[in-house]
Amino acid sequence: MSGPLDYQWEEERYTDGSKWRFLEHKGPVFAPPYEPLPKNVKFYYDGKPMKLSAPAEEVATFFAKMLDHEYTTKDIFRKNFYKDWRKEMTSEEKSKISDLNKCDFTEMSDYFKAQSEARKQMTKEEKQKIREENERTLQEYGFCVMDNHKERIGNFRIEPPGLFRGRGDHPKMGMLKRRIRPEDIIINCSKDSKHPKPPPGTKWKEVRHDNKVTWLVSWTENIQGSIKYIMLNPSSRIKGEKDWQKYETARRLKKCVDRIRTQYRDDWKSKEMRIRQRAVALYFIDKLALRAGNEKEEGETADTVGCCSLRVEHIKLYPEIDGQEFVVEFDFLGKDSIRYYNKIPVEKRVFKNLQLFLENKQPEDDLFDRLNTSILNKHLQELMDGLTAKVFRTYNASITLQQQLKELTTPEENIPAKILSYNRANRAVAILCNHQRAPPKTFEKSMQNLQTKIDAKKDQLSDARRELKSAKADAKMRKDEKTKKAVDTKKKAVQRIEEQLMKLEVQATDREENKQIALGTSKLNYLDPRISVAWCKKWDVSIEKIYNKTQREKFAWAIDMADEDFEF
DNA sequence: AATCGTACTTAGAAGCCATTAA
DNA sequence: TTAATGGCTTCTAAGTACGATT
Repeated sequence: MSGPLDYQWEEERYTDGSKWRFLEHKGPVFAPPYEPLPKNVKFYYDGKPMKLSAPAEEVATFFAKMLDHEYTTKDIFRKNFYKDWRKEMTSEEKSKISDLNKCDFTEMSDYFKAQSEARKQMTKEEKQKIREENERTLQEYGFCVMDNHKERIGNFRIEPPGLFRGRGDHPKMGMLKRRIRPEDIIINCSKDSKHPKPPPGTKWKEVRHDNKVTWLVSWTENIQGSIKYIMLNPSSRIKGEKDWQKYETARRLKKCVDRIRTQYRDDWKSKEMRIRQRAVALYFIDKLALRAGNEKEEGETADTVGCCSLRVEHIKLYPEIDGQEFVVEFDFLGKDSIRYYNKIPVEKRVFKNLQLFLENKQPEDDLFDRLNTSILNKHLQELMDGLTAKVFRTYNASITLQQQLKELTTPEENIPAKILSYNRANRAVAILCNHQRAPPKTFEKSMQNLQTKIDAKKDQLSDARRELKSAKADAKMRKDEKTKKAVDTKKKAVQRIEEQLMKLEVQATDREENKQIALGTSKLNYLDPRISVAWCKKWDVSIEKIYNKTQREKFAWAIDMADEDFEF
């Protein structure tokens, strides 16, 4: 068996669609069983203490643990929780408890806070013991053997029970996410492997041997009824090759994107409405890096959209505004209920088409009523083998990084400035892809702290300069070796402090510009890592400055193969 | 052509932990 | 030594895509 460095990176390993020949693993790690509360920690109903049955108590603790969170103040959350909680109650509890507002979970909540405080206060030895235990679990369950390699598993722990927290305005927030038992679990491994054993006295739902898929374990979750999987870590061969393939597809798009653009511009003039809609949608996907926008079941999830599912209410048309013609204003919630807001001028033909699409429609009607993702992707497939809507996002993200790096990097800047340039290029992509984050709660304070540091450094610098000056004067007078040396030392000190100051200032700029932007998602999922590897080699920046350990493991394939001439 | 089921990628937030400042 | 900070890891929700079925 060999380590990750001896992968033979190949794009197409098997030609029959199978993903592996041999797969052996230990199965999942289950959530620890529920530990009842100590007797002195009470739940109160209508001001009176009330002992709950274990199942009702467990669900109550889920709520208690979230008491400080805004979620628990939301009506839908409370309603969903209460409904599911009642299902766990005994009939006696059901008749006693009739109003969530009369339930007092604060003692439970305080207990958990005290516990987490106690965990922080543990001695070094106790913490070490826990760490070792975790390490043992990782060694036993965290790896599998796929074909000839020992591979790290991504998520080998089963999700513990709790209250469902959706993103945004989710109609199911607060529902009980039930505990997963061995009887819910499907195991996937090869026939000739040592099969994982279910915990004593239990059985798996099923053991199968399907080598057309990459997952090791699956179960069906009870909120949406969707399937959850245990799969390999991004560092694994199977994920790495897939990732590589993704970027190769995007590079193929690069070769034919001009042709495709010409074609969709032409299609804006089509006689057929469906073709015009397809062409305008594709233009948005290409120009604005919008997601495809699959249909979603209404009422089952938060109301979010992508390109194909945009509704009339999500855009506004301005024939003229702020001195610009044909402006479209987008305002909608995308994936994870992140707001997409953009006001951009478009070509006249696009504008006229949009006006046409809006005719006789209500705000809640689909903008592209003759289009969906499957129609669009079928069309794209005809334009290029393997082309789908999301390839445009990958392509535009990667090509933007490459262009920005070329534009922003200058030979004379030092390493911190180079890193700033890199981050700025990365940021351009994050903005394109609308990767946002909530500004960190401590943002203002941490900026202030940094500014304090900068001010202190500036004082230090002027002191050092003054000292240098007097040392020079001294040397001029005395002209001996000792004072000359002193000048040299002072000079170096000034230089060092200047460098430190510069570094701090760069850091401040970087952080300020990054306030609401998340760089991680594009770095991890959209930017061909070979562009970054090549940039590092070209400018003699060590790869550790750009990628941390986990990222280097994920991008091992790219670090292996890209040289400084790599072009996306 | 609509619907469903499945498998996989992409996503931001929370939690954890090492480092640094006080 | 302790507390604050920030980076990294973990978690799991929420997307995309596609083949099968009706």
